Amino acid sequence: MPPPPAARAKVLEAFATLLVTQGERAATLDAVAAEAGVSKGGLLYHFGSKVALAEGLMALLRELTAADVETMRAWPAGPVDYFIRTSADSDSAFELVYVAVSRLAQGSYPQARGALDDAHDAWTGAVLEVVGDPVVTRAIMLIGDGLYAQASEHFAGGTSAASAASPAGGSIEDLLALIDQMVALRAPRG
Amino acid sequence: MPPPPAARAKVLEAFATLLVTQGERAATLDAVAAEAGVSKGGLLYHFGSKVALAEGLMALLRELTAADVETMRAWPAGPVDYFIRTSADSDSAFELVYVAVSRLAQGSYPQARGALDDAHDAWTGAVLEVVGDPVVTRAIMLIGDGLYAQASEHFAGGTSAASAASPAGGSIEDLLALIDQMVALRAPRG
DNA sequence: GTCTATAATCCGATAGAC
DNA sequence: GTCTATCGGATTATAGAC
Repeated sequence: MPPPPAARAKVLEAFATLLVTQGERAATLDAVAAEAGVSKGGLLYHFGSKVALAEGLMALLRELTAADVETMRAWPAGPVDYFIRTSADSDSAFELVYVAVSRLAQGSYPQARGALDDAHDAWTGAVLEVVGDPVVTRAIMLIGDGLYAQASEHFAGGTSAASAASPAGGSIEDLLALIDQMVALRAPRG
Repeated sequence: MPPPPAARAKVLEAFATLLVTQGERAATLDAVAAEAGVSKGGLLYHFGSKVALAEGLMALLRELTAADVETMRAWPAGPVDYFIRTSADSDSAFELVYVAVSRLAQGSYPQARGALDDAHDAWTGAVLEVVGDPVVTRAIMLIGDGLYAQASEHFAGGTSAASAASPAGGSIEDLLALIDQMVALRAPRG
């Protein structure tokens, strides 16, 4: 296939950025066009309607998820290490798109839930394979979800004033060490 | 003080309901008035502007938080049990308002973040007191945040089709048992 | 206190020039 | 492919009757 026009990608990134930093309400076609550096007419050439724009972002998430799950399964330190680290990382393109689509799901695009659930199920499967215990797996997934929620909050607000590191103490390394202990607790022959 | 007009409370509840089930975009003054069973003019008598309406909801969260933290500290089975159970419960009035304000924070009302952080800090303090270890405390808070995120998803969508219980297995009781083990791990003299 | 207009602005989408 | 101009409908807010 021919190289997709760069404008399309720029528009999707602008849409995701606005959704995450300023919310659904602020992500208007005018604002997205301005953020992407094109006119509203130019935007509407690539995405014929706002619904099409939202669907384009969901499709992008599905693409990125496939790549993310591959990386997760091949990660040297294991899928749990990968999942927890990336959940806490608010700088990656994947995180931006994932949180943006979750904003769509909270709003007027219930179909977005499907793309999010598929990603979540794939992660859960990979974690369950190495952890064994389903309750420990659920705890790990919930911790990751919590980190995602925190990361998305720090995204928002625009000023990104590095808000107070973590209310209760501990680095990501500390958290990973605790999770290792938790895993050992339920799967003693690890 | 004289009993506050019932209409005020109905309007705030309608606003919170729409924010949580349909998102920021759908929570227009028209829609809120219809949901509350009043006219737009009637709504604007109690809350002179949309910003005032949002501030009213934040103030309500602060009131409810104070009561919630008291209940949490007096909870027979302890603050951790209370926090995890209520995080998973999507039926309480408090949960509705908490999630609604988090939608405001993600949108055009960064001040909402303050009310949310205050609630979170109060919970964290109560958990840290009984758990001792800051890393375990953080893990517990993150699990609760994850449960909140899940509960808020089930709120949305309108149809509330009871979506698949939990991808990775385990009831709330299982989760609480695991957390107890985790606490014992780091505070052997508990 | 609550309502019915109505004004002013904003948003999504179309038409058509270049 | 990208732009400007513009229409119709939605959204916030005001004015004033009851």
